[in-house]
Amino acid sequence: MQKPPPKPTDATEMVANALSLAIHEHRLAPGTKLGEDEIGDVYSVSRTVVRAALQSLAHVQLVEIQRHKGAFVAHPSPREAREVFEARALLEPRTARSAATRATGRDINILRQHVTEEHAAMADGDNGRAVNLSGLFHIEIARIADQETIGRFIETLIARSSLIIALYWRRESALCESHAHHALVQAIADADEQNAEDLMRSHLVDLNSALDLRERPVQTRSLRELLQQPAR
Amino acid sequence: MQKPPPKPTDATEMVANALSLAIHEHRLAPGTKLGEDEIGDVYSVSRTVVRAALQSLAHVQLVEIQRHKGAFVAHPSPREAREVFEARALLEPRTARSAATRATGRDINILRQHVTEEHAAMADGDNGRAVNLSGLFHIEIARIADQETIGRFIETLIARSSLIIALYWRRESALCESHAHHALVQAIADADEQNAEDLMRSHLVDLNSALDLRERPVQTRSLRELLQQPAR
DNA sequence: TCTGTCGGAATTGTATACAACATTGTGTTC
DNA sequence: GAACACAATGTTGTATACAATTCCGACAGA
Repeated sequence: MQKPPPKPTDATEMVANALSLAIHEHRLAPGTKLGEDEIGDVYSVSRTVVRAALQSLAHVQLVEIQRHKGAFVAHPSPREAREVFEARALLEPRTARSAATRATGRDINILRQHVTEEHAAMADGDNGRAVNLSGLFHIEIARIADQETIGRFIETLIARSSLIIALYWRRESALCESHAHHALVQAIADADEQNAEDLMRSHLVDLNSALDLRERPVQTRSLRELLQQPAR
Repeated sequence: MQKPPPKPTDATEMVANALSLAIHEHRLAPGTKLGEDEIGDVYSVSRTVVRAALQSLAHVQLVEIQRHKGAFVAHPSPREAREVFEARALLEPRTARSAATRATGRDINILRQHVTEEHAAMADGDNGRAVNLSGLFHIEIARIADQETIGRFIETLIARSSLIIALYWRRESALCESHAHHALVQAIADADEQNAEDLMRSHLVDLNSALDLRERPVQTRSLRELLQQPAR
């Protein structure tokens, strides 16, 4: 293993990542109150750090901060959900095309690895993990496309998509993204730009049509029992 | 004037806005060190608030925070500059089209007002203000398009564009955005979607071609004398 | 003069203390 | 019994104190 730098890791970032993962894996449901003291206890850091982490997550709209009220896991409205997928439709097909142009053999391997893991998570019935991995797949494509700026946008869209799926997914609809992803990888591996772009576009359409965008009530839950992440 | 709520204004937000404005108006040059104590003194707030504001600006990449080093006004590389304009080219034409579809008479008035102010700023030779107003024009179009999500992306792109202009603008190139903006307003007022989209696209191309994207050295400057904003 | 090391000063990272505000429960009044 | 007022409690907003790290200049040696 290669870890030349010991670990200049940042407490704020660690907390933000832990919370982000918990949200992505649907262990923290939309609407959950995120008390500062509570989180500070769980991760053994001060409120200063927790606040910074929460603000960071608020910026990517994973949590919503209400002045004097606190932070809550974001609860995207149907309208926001629509907007997120419109934005993805605008950004991701082009990005997939770029990825098809630039992908190296190593990139392809990474993508295949992702698809395999997704498949495994699905087989395990671990839906949270599957959703998270699926998101990472899209982010990986943006990385391959070598578009830092657009890639960041896509990251925030993926994050919010995870919440949207938690809220609006039709349970009767089969969540078999791995097929679409597999086809995408093939197109990228073949450097078939047009195909990659088209596949991504239709993949997003499919995703969108598996949603049932009607209002959902905001339900608040407790928190502590949902964070078993072993406090760093 | 209508101000029913007294002013639930947030100290962090005020500092962030003040700094943001200073950067947009090119009173703070790229690379400038933003010391926490220093800013705290200027605006009479504690470092806690300043830190939150700086992190907020770091999220939109107006400032760059280096661990244990501090915050600096961002200094976009030529590569980042290219990416920013690529992203704008991807997002803004479509947004202009939507704006043409949805704009009301009131919206048109607001846009015309913007163009007039830009013109005035240019006439005064106040370039900083002109750049800032020009950015606000683009943001206003996103607002009219009623695309909150994409609008936010555009906001961050505009912000970075301001830095890019500060760094890479060819001084010999005439900065007459108000003409392009005027034509755009007309297309939007006419609800001519295709024209609005095309005009926006070519406007961005023009902007881009007025840049000289070669490396610039990072020059650090002092700070205090550049912030005459009367400390709230 | 150049180089490298050491120590003090300055700055940032984190924790804690206090102030401001919101919420909730209780008691009083009608 | 319902509605309001108000106090008690808890949570967030801000300031300050302390720890950790970096920066910068002095100084010694080559």
